[in-house]
Amino acid sequence: MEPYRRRQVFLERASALSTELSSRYDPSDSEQALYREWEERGLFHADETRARSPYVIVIPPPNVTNVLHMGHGLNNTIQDVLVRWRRMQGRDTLWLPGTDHAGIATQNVVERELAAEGATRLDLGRDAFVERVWEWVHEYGGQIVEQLKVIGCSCDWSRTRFTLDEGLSRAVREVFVRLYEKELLYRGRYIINWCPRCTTALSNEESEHREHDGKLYHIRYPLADEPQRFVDVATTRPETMLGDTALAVHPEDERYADLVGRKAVLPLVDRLLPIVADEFVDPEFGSGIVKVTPAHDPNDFEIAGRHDLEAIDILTDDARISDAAPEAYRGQDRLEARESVLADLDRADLLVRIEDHRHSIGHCYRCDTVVEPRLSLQWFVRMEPLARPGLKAYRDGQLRFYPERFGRVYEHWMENIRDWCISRQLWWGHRIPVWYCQNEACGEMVVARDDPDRCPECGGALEQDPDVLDTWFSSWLWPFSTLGWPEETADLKAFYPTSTLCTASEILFFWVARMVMAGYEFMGELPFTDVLIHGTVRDHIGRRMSKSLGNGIDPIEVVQLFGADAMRFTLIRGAAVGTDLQLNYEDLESAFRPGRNFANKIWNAVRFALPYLQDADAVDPRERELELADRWILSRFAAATDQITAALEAYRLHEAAELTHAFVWGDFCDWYLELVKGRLEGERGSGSRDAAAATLVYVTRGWLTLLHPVMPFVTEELARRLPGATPEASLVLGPWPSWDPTQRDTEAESAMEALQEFVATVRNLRSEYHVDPGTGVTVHLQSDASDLEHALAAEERGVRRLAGITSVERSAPPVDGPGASAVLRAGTELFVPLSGVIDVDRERTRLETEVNRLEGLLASASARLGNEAFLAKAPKDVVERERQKERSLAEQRDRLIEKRRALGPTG
RNA sequence: GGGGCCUUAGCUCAGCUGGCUAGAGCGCUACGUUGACAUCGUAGAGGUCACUGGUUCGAGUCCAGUAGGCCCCACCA
Repeated sequence: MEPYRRRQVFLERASALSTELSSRYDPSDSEQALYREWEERGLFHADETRARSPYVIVIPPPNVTNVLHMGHGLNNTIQDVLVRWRRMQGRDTLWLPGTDHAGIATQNVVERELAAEGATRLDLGRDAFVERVWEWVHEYGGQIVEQLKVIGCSCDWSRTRFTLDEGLSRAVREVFVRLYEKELLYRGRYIINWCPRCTTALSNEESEHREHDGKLYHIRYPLADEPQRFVDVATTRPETMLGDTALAVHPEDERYADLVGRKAVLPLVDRLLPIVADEFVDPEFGSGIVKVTPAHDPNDFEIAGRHDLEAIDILTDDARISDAAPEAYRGQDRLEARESVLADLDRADLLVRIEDHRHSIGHCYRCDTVVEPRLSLQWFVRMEPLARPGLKAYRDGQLRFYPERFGRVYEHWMENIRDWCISRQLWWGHRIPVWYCQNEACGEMVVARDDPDRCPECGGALEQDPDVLDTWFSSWLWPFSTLGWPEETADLKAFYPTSTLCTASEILFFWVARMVMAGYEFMGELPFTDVLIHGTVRDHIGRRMSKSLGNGIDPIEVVQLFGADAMRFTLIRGAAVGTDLQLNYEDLESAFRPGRNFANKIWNAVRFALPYLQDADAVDPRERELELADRWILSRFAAATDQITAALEAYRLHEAAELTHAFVWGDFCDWYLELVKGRLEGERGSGSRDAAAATLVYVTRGWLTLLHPVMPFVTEELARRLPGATPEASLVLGPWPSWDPTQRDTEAESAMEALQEFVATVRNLRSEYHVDPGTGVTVHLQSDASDLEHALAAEERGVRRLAGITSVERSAPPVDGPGASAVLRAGTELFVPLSGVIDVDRERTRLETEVNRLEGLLASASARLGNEAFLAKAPKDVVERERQKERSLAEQRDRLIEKRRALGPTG
């Protein structure tokens, strides 16, 4: 029969069988309803009045402008797994959600909207613009919150926060004032990173450096007192020469010793430039002479400070040449100006040469525009004192990173911390709480918690600083501002400090390190003890997922296609601690199919078992007379519980997912369910059936629980149908199974191992017979599984694998043949189907290859056993294992040689 | 210029304290209408664990170096 036809026949048969539950699990049937129910019942709500052993996570607040992408999907699934697991363990768990106002990003979105209408924010004016942004936020913002629910996140939504909320705004202002009072805040004129597109200052962290193939231009400047002599300088940004105010050489550079103290003439501008000596200059680089542009280069600014040089800002806010430059260039864009300057220099024969030069250039992290280092009056936070306790906490081991290596990255950054530029020339954000007296004679500056009416000094009118604060200036307070600080709330008392902070490595500096600093400064305590850093979601060729590349995968689409559980399982299993996760956006199937198939597998496993079970089976299986298979699965379950719990403790979530999958599919479905099928058919009241049923209920409920943090929906859906389930019970509330070492049953485990080997051997009998399709062999068993271990002990090796088999004969399949359960019954027959005609030539080759392989392994095992040092130093059990290995290898080899001989010579 | 990471099956990756006849998922081959599941089952092919040295009774695992890839930080014009 052709494959497609065969499949059709199968499906027809399948649909003819009417069953209560569909044989395909359809996540869309239940996910949303379950979520709504959990939420309505308040299962995610944290009670601040009884938080005795709290487990707390604050969400890394996504930008209000965001829609969910796979990065969020991964980040939040990880948090949800941790939170659900701890909640099931009985910890008083809070996962606090919220969003970030995201100054630049949000302002940009609304500005783009305005641009489409042909307007700018300047047309609207400040108040109307801010009003407009709020409207946008109310209408479109926070979509992401709803999307988090779709993927199953068990946040306490009653505590949702927004960084521009009244409470959080109060926290921001309190912090600003406190820092100012402690002189950890200052206003000053320094070189900052300026984004000419966003027309605002950026912090160092917001300027992303990338390598560029640029040019290095060598220009010559004539000396003032010796116009026929020139000095060569090199620059990558020739237009900045318009702002040069000096030249510098190294103090010990003998070549130029005679130049120091003299003056050069700045071409195109005709300004006189003093030539100074400064340690900063590297005599090895270029000509060894540097042009000094204090307003547009941080080093030059430093030099200027040391030599009392003027700083001339030759740019406007949008990076055009300002009025400080000669008229010819004014109004030109910086790149346009670069061309004109070069052309003019060339015309004057002052452009010596141009060479290729690779160097890195800063880009705005929001709009990717090349940032301009620029002298500007801004507010800064003095970071060094704030960093000290955070550094100590890490070194003392109170603050732990998973994986550990990120601790070193954190340490390095904290050690070399630089002051933080916090003012932004934007309208959307927390307005800086500083007022300047408009009375020039007074000039008072007021920094206040509450808006002042008039100048406390002179009673004059006040004007508030027009700038807003860096978005991260509210984010760094997140772990306590969300709990009500600066009020001493019950929440703050109950839930601070938090437990685990879970994020991608990108915002280690932006956010994580600064939260530690704020935690110590304002709460006197660490904001969290564990930092879990996960990888980035990339596409199949390693690129970061992004809208602009078009390689993004929409998690909501994935949920619709495969279900939230499938997505969560795939993400968790794919993301080993600290490694990136690759997903193929062109073939969603291959990425998410395993997760969906797993959900379907467990759905069908439980669907199969349910009709055999009744409420009376919801008893502790140890009250029943357990058979080998029952003891075995209970023991395996105990082992799985132990391993999975340990993996979660160590934040090895991928391992926990993998272990659960292996237990459910490999142990439970493949073996236990198969072994128990026959027994379930038995009469209620029969010891064997009751033991099987009780074990089945217990173990199924158990692994549904273990799987619930990763796949909350199917597991809950199924757990509710198990005997003994009550309407108010929910896996959400646990309890998490506890690991009981007495449940390990090594006797049962080793007997089952033997049984599994035995079954494999029986199956292998197939290769010893050449039969027609549709026939097979029938194996007559003399012992059942519980006898097997005795049989094995009695038999010497050699016959071991066939222990329990009295005879094997060729036969047609029985009309109504027993399943694999027959293996366990003494005196029954097991029909082993054979899979068609065996290709004898192929079989010969296979056997020969196999024998060769075994010879090789045997040689190395023997060599080891012949090694005196090995015998002397290796642990006893290792040596013993090695001996066994040698024996069984020899045994296998001999058997295969025998088989090979039986097949006759090649031909 | 500093710091960190990676290189294991055709693909994506596990492999924690050295004991491994190196695993998983996908893909591939063969067979299968077995009353849970074809979103499945059974069997199988496929790997000098990048390379070179070292430590060790024993190295995918530890150390050093080489080659290739990635990331972060940094003011060399």
